[in-house]
Amino acid sequence: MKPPVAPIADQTVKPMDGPLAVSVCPDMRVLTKRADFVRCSSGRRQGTPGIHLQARERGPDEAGGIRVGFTCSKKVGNAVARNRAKRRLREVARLILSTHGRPDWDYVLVGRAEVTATLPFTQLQSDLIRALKKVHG
RNA sequence: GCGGAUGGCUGGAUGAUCGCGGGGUGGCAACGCUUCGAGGAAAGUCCGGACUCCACAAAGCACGGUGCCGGGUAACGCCCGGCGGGGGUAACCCUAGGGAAAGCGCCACAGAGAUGAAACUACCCUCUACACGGGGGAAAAGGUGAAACGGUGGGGUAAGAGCCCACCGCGGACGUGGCAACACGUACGGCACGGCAAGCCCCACCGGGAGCAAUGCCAAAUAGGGACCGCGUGCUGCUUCGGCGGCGGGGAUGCUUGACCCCCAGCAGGUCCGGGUUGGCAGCUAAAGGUGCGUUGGUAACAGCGGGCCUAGAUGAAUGGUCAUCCAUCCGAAGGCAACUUCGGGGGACAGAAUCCGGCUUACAGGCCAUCCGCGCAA
RNA sequence: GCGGGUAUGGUGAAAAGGUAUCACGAAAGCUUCCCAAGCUUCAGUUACGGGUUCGAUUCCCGUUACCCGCU
Repeated sequence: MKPPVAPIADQTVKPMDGPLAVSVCPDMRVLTKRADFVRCSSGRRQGTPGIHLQARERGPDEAGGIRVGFTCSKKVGNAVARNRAKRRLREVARLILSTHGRPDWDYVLVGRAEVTATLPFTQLQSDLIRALKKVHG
């Protein structure tokens, strides 16, 4: 993470915090601040069998691009189950969000106990697409 | 072959494709190339250290821990060897295992009686009124209990009793072996020694406190505050007027004494509250390193030497997603006496580094190896 | 991550080695024409597994769950 001192021509858009989530999609960033997660949790929500999605559209004064965060609480299971669920969520986000996500939105993907780590991967993908449609529309 | 005991190893493999974190390197940059990337328990955080900061002359007290003996180790509550006790036909396993004649305390209920001794039933003797009463003897039998004042057998006696004897047990003494725990032996004592110290305690030994969210640096931002505590403001000598010395006072992260040291008027210090930040870098991964090989010493743990191989460093936290084939394994169907073969389906133990290391404990599908014991069969 | 603590009926608490107690609540019954009040009854593997002890909620060890502090 670089300190925010790099010279940027357009000063109206502040540089974003957070590393690049996916190299092929340079506009996607990972949420790291607890405050961002809390704000998303009070935004639009959509539950599916495999994924629980929270999302919100940011204001114009905030940074651009797609931002995404991942949450797996202790309810999901032990450390192995949590890590596994988080990895699958990250993979789903990488494949789906670059085409179906909208810029200037924050997304938080929440893992669910048992199912997120065990469901077929194709179903996770379709779940996320359906949840995104509901949240956007 | 069956049933066990002990020690150790392993913990799916290969490939395709899309990705992730660290290091190196090229490039102004975008990015490219290259290399490395979870465990035996990474877990629980139960011990011991390293390291960092704070405190620290030392002693005593308190508190906590350890607890047969000897050794290993940086250290340990760990490991090795030995001893005592218990279990098993055996291999082997289990064992917080110092002190109960230093003291205090507890032992409910039941029972006559719970460590001071005592006597309910029953026993024996005796008195009389010859009894269901009185007096005495005795502590073997009954009963109670977790535990009943040595046990078994014989002698002895009115009945009995370590009253006497033998054996066992106990005790201190002596001798022998052993570094020691302890073992063996000898004669003696003659019951005087109940249990609990994971009750207080005694004895021996060990331990300063906090922890990588420690700690240090940089940047940014707000405030430049409030409350409380502490308060010694002293006497005196020398003086080059800067200070120095003596007495006295204050200051110690469990408490007390307290050497040395610091301070004694500077409005600084300490504590709490309030306010701001929740960034970056270092610490941060090669060390009492691990492992297997040879060799030397040692019964062993382990230690020394030589050379080989391996060793991740994230921070909303990388080490993965998807697919295919094989492998281990399970279920169903068909064929077959069976071994097994074919087809279809399920399905991969426990579990994820977070400062590091040595242990312990707990979890763990299945597979493999070595040594040993018992039984059966064969030779 | 590092450090510390707790666990007892449904809830909140006692018990200091010797039969698990109290309050509130729930349910059932008695009482009453009905309700309230009152009385009676009911329900515990003392979180789980071992050990010490004659005997453990209590003492010791391990496991699990929950809670708290530290940037």
